[in-house]
Amino acid sequence: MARRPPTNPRKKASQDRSRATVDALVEATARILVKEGFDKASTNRIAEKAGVSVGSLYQYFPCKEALVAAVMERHHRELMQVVRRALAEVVAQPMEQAVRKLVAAAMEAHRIDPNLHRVLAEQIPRTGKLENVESFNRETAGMFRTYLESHREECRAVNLEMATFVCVTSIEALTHSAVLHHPEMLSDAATEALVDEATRLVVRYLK
Amino acid sequence: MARRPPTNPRKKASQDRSRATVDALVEATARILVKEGFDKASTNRIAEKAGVSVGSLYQYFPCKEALVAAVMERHHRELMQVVRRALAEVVAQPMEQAVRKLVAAAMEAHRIDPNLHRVLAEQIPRTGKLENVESFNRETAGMFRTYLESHREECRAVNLEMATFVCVTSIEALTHSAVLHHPEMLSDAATEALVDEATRLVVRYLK
Amino acid sequence: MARRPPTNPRKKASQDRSRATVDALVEATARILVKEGFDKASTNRIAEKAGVSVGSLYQYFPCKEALVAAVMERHHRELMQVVRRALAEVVAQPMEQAVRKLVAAAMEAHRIDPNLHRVLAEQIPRTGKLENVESFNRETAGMFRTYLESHREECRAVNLEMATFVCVTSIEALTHSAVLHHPEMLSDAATEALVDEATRLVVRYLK
Amino acid sequence: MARRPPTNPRKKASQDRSRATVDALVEATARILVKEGFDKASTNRIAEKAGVSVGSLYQYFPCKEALVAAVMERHHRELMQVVRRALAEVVAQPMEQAVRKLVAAAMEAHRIDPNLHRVLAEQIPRTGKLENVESFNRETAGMFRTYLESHREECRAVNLEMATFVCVTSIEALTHSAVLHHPEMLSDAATEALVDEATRLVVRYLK
DNA sequence: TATGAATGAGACTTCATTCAT
DNA sequence: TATGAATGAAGTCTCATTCAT
Repeated sequence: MARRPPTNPRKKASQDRSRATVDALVEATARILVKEGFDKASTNRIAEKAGVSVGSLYQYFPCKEALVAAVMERHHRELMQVVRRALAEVVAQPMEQAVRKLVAAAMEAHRIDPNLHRVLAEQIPRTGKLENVESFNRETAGMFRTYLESHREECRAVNLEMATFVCVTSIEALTHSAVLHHPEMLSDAATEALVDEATRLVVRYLK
Repeated sequence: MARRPPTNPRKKASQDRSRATVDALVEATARILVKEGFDKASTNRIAEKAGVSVGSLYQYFPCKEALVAAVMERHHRELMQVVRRALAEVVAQPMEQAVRKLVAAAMEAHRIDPNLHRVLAEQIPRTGKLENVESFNRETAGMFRTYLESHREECRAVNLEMATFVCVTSIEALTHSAVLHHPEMLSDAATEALVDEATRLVVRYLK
Repeated sequence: MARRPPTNPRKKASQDRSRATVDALVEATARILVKEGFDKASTNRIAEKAGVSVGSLYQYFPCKEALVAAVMERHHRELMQVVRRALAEVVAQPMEQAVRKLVAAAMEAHRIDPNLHRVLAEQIPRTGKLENVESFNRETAGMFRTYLESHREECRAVNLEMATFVCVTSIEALTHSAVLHHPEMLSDAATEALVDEATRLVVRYLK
Repeated sequence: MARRPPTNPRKKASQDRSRATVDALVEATARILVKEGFDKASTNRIAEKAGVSVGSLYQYFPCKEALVAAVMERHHRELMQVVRRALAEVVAQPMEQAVRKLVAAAMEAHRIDPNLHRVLAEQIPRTGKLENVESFNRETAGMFRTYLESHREECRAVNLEMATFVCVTSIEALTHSAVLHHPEMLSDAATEALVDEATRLVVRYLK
């Protein structure tokens, strides 16, 4: 946005290096969280795994929490990509088709990195800035509500806020629980069945 | 059974004392978890808040986790009482009435001690004791499934396992989320509306 | 020594009981020391194993150290019995025969309770009153010296103090090390060979 | 080998610092063991005395035992230097001369740091690290045995294993006991007398 | 800017000893 | 006199963070 000298190799190199360091740290954090859990994810360990010194870690992240937050952010960005793409795709589709697509997208999102998802959901102390599960849910809810608004004619008269809450919460819970706690639901057939059921749940509720 | 020798003062006194100490510790743990979170719940702090010495804490609990586990157990016992009572009451009732009652019971259960529930739900898996949550869910699911089995004629043909999963997961998620993340849904009117919606969601799904 | 009422059943009973309790505590301490080592021998554990309460333990022993001291004393009393008996037996015997007997007695003494002996020798922090290995050695040395004095004609001219030191120290070290660190020397044949060698060592030194 | 790049300041500086820290810790441990005994040698106290933080202590030593083990190793290295040098010197000498030298070396070794030696001998087995003592003894015994083998013609026919055990155990016990328990034997004259006696003991035994 | 040694508060846990009953 | 619940100082070890090089 601001004008940057198109080439400033030194600076660029150093920016690239910074970027690479940051990425390595975030990735190392994610991998340690998954493989060993939050309690084993010490800053020294993270730095070591990322191949940098603790000192460097603190050059890029003010505290441990910031690292974990970065991991969550990255993960949520990936989730949201899937969800947003799905919502964009279905915006003009009739309800049944749309809901089915959205449920499938929710499954897909949860399967991006289920183990990381589980750790983030289960092990991270939700203090301070780590509350952005909320924001993720809020954004999803907002988009879903927009869909409902523009398809109001397919629904019974209904409190939109409430309907959004019911649908989004249910879809999230079903797909989350299926992916994280019911490995038997991850076969193609079982997944398809689950999508059928969740779709039926939501569609019949809305109609 | 009724008449016990009215004085066994030594043993009795000491039993009472022990019991009081244990209760104080569990209660202190719960209160600290709620007010300050898992990370602040150190054994010294718990003992202090309970008004006993750390030594006493370790006389009754082998480690910190055992204390948290005791809190969970107590909380789950209370939840289960509500849930069990509701299911017993509902066993012979038609589906709509039954589901409404069960949803209401789920709300009631979550309102027993919402803040404790939140901490236990969000921060406790870190102790690896989430089996308790699991077992709680399994028991609830089992009972719900039993209800469905005996009311099969009110349902469409359906995979019982799947139907149970969908209903229990949805009800739990909706009531949990409402109580913990949507204070605006805790007014009587809003709660009633939510119960209506959740009931509709489940009943229409099942029929 | 002092005149005691020949029968005072109450007192007697209680004295017997006291005695039994003390014995039980000392025995429990010894057994725990052997089976689990000094660090595991907590006063609560000892009391429990002895079948009394900690409170009672402290009625008979002012501190943990006193208990361990009692164990050592008892063990040393047993050792000394063997050593004293042997010395009494050899007092009039010629040197070779006498030394052989004394070495054998030293072996016998170390075999009374080798594991306890090992713990007492290796694991007990030698602070304060627990230094009575020394006194044990001093007493043994005194008696051996007496023997040498009365058999001076069988020896070369020699500093008696020094000769006693050399002989007693060597015999103790050889038998101690054999019993505790060289299990292969505990067969009858090996023991006999060791006794032969130790006897030769001492006798040729003295002559 | 000789010429190293004279400046590798970063690494070198930090290596020196590390090394200094480690040395300070080992030295502090030794000094506390000597002056206050094993039980007072807490990690905090050691760190304090070494002028570093506990954290640093645990950067270099994984647990308290490792510190004590390092002290033992250092002490044993010093002992072994003396013993090895003496044995090397003596390898071609006739028995009487050789044994005298070895006894004197044993005295010298025990006098390096007698108080430390006492603590290590008396209190350390508690750490289960007495293998070090064992290995020290084994090495000494092995070397002595080698000497005996190559001087077999000066000995009576004898079981070499047994003879080694008898000689090494006796010399060790006599010098150990003299240095640690008999301060009156530390004058030059008394020491000389003791060496005479120990030499006589061993030589007459072997011949 | 990078390094990694150093820091030190604070967590968990044990156990000799006391004292109300 | 016996009991055993309670005490709390003290010990071991961890880890987020800092700072000299």
